[in-house]
This record gives sequence, C-alpha cells and structure tokens, in this order.
Amino acid sequence: MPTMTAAQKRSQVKADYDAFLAGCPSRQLLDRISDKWVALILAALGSDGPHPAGDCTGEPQSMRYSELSRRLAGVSQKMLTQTLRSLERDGLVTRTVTPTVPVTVTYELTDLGLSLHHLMRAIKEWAEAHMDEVLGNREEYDTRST
Amino acid sequence: MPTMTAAQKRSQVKADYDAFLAGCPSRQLLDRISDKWVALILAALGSDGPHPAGDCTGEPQSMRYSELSRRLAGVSQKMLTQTLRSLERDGLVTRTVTPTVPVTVTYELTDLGLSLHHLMRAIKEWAEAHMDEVLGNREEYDTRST
DNA sequence: CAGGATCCCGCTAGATACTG
DNA sequence: CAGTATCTAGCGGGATCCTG
Repeated sequence: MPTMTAAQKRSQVKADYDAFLAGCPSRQLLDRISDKWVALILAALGSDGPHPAGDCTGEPQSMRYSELSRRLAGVSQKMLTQTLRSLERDGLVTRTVTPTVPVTVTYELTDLGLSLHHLMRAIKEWAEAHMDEVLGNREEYDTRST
Repeated sequence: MPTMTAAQKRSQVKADYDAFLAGCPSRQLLDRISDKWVALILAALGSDGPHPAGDCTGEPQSMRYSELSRRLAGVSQKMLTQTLRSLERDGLVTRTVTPTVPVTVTYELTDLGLSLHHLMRAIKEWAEAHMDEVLGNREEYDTRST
C-alpha cells in the first residue's frame, strides 16, 4: 500500500508498539500483579494466621471461597471469582472441588504462585522503606504550588 | 445511629476496608508502578543507549520531553505530561527548565526514582524467568476446557 | 518546544438477582 | 455454598485544537 496518510502511518506505528508492549513479559507480569485483588488474594493465601490481609508471614495454606470473601472484606463475588479463575488459569493457584453437600471449594497457592508472592513481599518492603519519603515529596510539591 | 440497615452496614465495612487499602503503602506503590507509562518512562530514563525501550542496562540520564515522546512511541502527550508530573510530584524524577528559546525541558531520575527502577528490573527478571511457564499454564487451561 | 483545555468513547468494576 | 448472568454508571485515556 503506497498510499497511506500520515495519520494512518502514525496509528500503524502505535499499533505495532502496543503489540510489542503486550508481548513484553514484564508488561504482562505487571498487568497481572497490578490488579487490586490479585495482590490481596496472594497475600491472603500466602499468610496462615488470623491476621488481617496485607500481613503475610508464614506458610501458604488452602482457603475456602467463603473464607477468602470474608478476609477480603470489600470484594464483590464477581471480582473474587473472576480473579481466582485467572490465577488458576495462570497456574498460580489450584482450585479443588470436594463434592460434599453443599459443595466445598478450596484454593491454594502453587509453587509458582508462592514465588510470585515472594516478589510481592519485596515490593511491600520497598514500599514500607520509601513510601513515606514519596508521600513527603508529594506534600511538599502540593504546598509549593499553592 | 442505632438504626442501620444491613445494606448500610455492609457499605460501611466496605468503605472502611477501602480506606485501609488506600492507606496501605504497598497498595500505593502498586498503583504507581502498575501504570503503563510509569514503567516505560522509568525504563527509558534508566537506560542510556539508543536501544529500544524496555531494555535497560546503564547509568541514568536526562532526557528532553520530545526525546521521551519519541522513545515511547505510543504515548499521547496528555499521558506523557500527566505521568511525568506525577513522577515529579512523588520525587522520582526532576524536571529542569532551561529558558532558551524555544524553551528546553529535561527530565532525570532522582536517587529514589533510580531505586524504584531497580525494583522494576527485579520484576522484569521474574517475568523473564517464569512468564513462559505462566503462558504455558494458560494455554493448557484453555485447551482443557474446550 | 512543551504543554494546557476539551470532548468523548470504551471498558470495567460494582450492584442486583438468580441457580445447581 | 459457590458461583453465573445482566445491566449500568463512572472514569481512564485517546484524539484534537490551542498557547506562552
């Protein structure tokens, strides 16, 4: 196609670039963990005690659907189910159905999921170490421009 | 208020939970780096050579606005400016205006921004190590359910 | 050159109701 | 108990036009 407007060329370049981005492994990982509920589900499944979500120090455990929805107070069933499905699809959690009546479903981190959970802890640690600094900068910036 | 419907109670709990989430440092950090362009700008400013965005091995450098918009092919000016502003606000990049004519503006990573950039590299490395496994799981999952 | 201001559209999260 | 189905509103983000 020799006849291509400048606008068409631009959107072509953009499409290519987007495709490149979508194919980038770190981009994909980022999309995965940036999900609000992914992080929390990982934290919940990665912890073991009765401590609040976000705190995570111990061995992974299996949890029932209803347990998860209680631990992650604000989540809608839709989002919880959707997120769990996608995590299962990625091989980060296992879904086990026990045909009791009524049916019992438990979720557990896989080894892969656990390794990702450890990565999240690193993020958490950076956040705890530097986030106050960021917040300070933010406040200073806002007052400066007043 | 002794008279509160069950629905009101639920939304109250949810509001509290959301507030807790918003206050969580790792949640805030996640919101920051999960931004499509934040990751790319960090990568661009963190690298030094003429290699494509995403590849990053070298010392941080300063870049002009127009350079950035060229390196990050798909970005709109709106998003580029908006992202740069928020990064500046957080103290992750510095914005330097040189009053030439026409005006010249350069951006550079701060030490804080650089340390975050290193964290992003860790994410990148996990992604490169495990993302193919995730993709494999995903494919298997999809064919299984066919 | 480096942005500010506007309009507008698509996607997605959330609420609600129903089921094996 | 552990989901599925549907409908809708809100907003992030792109495109476009304008300026010091």
